[in-house]
Amino acid sequence: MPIHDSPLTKKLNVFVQLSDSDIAVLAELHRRRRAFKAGHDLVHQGEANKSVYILAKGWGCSSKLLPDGSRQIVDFQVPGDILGLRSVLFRTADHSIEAVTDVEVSEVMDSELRSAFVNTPRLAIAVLWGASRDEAMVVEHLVGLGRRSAVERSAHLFLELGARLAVVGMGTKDGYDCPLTQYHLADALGLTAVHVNRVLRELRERKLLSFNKGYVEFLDFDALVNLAGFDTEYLDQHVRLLP
Amino acid sequence: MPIHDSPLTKKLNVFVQLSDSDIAVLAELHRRRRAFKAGHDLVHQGEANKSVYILAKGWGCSSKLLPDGSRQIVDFQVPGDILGLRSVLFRTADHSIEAVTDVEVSEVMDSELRSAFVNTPRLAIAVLWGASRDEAMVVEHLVGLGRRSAVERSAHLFLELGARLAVVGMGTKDGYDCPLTQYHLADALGLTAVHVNRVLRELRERKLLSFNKGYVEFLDFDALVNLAGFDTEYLDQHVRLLP
DNA sequence: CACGCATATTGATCTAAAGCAGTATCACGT
DNA sequence: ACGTGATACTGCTTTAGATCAATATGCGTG
Repeated sequence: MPIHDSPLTKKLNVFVQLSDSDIAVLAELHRRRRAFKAGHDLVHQGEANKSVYILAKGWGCSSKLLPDGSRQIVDFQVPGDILGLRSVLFRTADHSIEAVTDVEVSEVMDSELRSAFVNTPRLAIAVLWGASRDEAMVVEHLVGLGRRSAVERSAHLFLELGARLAVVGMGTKDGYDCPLTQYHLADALGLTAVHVNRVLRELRERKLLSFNKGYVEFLDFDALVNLAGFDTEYLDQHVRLLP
Repeated sequence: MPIHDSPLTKKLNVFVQLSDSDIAVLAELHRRRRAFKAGHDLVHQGEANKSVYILAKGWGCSSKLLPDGSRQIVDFQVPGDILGLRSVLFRTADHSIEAVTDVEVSEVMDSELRSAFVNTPRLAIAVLWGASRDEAMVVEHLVGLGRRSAVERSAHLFLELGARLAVVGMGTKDGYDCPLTQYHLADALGLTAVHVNRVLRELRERKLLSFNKGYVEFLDFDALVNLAGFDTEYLDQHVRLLP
C-alpha cells in the first residue's frame, strides 16, 4: 500500500495538510510491521511500553478488568489510530489493549517517534490532535454511560465509529463493516449482551439502524443523530498551533 | 502563603523532588491571582483559552450539559489542580469548568507556561504527570459508571477525592471537608439526587462512611476500599522520564 | 458427519434506580 | 418575625435493564 493511502495518513490529512517531507517521515515510521491474532493483547496493563503501534488493519479495544470478572471497554481502535501513545509519553499503561480481530500494525519505537516529532513539528501537531480527539471521545463515552439511555448510548457508539471510519475511507452514511460481537458492545456500553440484543432489535424495528453479519447499516442517519444527541462537530475541532 | 506550602507544590513534590529553581519558577507562575464566585464558569465550553488556572483555594467541577437539560460532571478539581491545561495545549475547551465554591486561582498565560516548561524540564514532567493522572481518573470514573453499582461508585468517588486531598494536606484517613451537595454527587455519579441520599444513608447505616454538614468521615476505611475496589496505586504511578 | 464452542435470539422474572410527591431544615434577605 | 430558595430526607410507584433459562445458528475441527 502506498503511504499516502495508509489510514493514518488519510486521518491526519483531514486535519493538517501534510507536506511531502511529513509524508516521507510517516513512511519511515511504517517500516516495522507486526501482526497480532484476534484476542491477543498488544499492550498489557501495568507494563511500561517502549513502543507505540499504528493500527493498519483490523480493530482493537482498550479495556479495564474489574475484580468481579466483568470488564469495561473504554474505547475501540480502528485503522489509523495510534495505540499506546499515552503510555510512552507518560507512564506505564493503566489498561490493556486487545486485538478484536486479527490485526496488522506498524511498530514505532519511542525514540523514533520523538525524533520524528522534532524534525516535523506539523506531524507532531497532527498526532497530538489525534490524541486529543481520542480523549474527547472518552469523555463523551463517560457522559453517555452516566446520562444516556441504552438505546441512545448504542446509537451514539455506532455513529461515532462510523464517523471515525469515514475519516479513513472505511465507512459512509450508508454504513460500515463492523467486526464487533454483541459482547463487545455490551462491555463498551455498560450493558449485558442480552440487553444489547434487545436494543439492536429496537433500532431495527424503528428503522434507524441494522447490525447484521458484521455490517452496520444506517437506515435513517438523521433520525439516529437526533436520537443520540450526536455532535458531529466534536470529532473535528481544530488544534491550536504550537508557536 | 509561602510558595513551598502551596497545594500545587505539595502535589508535585510527592512525585518529583523539585529543586530550588523549580520552586522559584513555580512561584513566578503564582503571581497573577484571581477569584471566582461559586457557580460561575472559569472556562466556557467551546471557547479557546489563552490561560490556565492553578486552583489555590476552593473546589471546581468540569461538566457537560445534555440537550435534555441534565448534566454529567466529568471530574472535580481540588486545590493544587491545574484547570484548562488541555484546552491550552490542544484545542478549544470541550466542556465547561465551574466554581463549586468561591474559588481562588493563579492565572498563567500559555506563553508563561511554555517558557517555564522549557527552562525547567523537571517541572514540565511533574505537570504532565498530573495531567496524566487526571486522565487516568476520568477512565476510572468511566469504568465506575459502566460497571459499578451506585454504592460502590459513590464509595469510590469519596475515596478518590480523599486521596487527592491527602496529597495536598487537606485530608486524612479519618476524613475531609467536602463542599459538594447531593446534587453535585448525583451529576457526577449518574444518579438522581434522591438516590444519592439513599446511598449515603446506606453507607452510614453500614458504618462505612458518613457525609454530614460538609464533612466526609471514613468510619471504616479498609472496608470501604474493599467495597469500592479502590486501587490505591493508580493515583501515584511513576512517569517515564523524558530523555 | 458429529461434536463442541461462540454467537445470536427470545421469553419470564426480578431488582436497582428513577420518578413523583411531599415534608423538614436551614441560611438568606426584607 | 416572615417568606423564599436551596438543600436534605422519606415513602410509594414505576420502569429500564439485569438475571435466569432456553433455543437457534453457524463454524471450525477431530
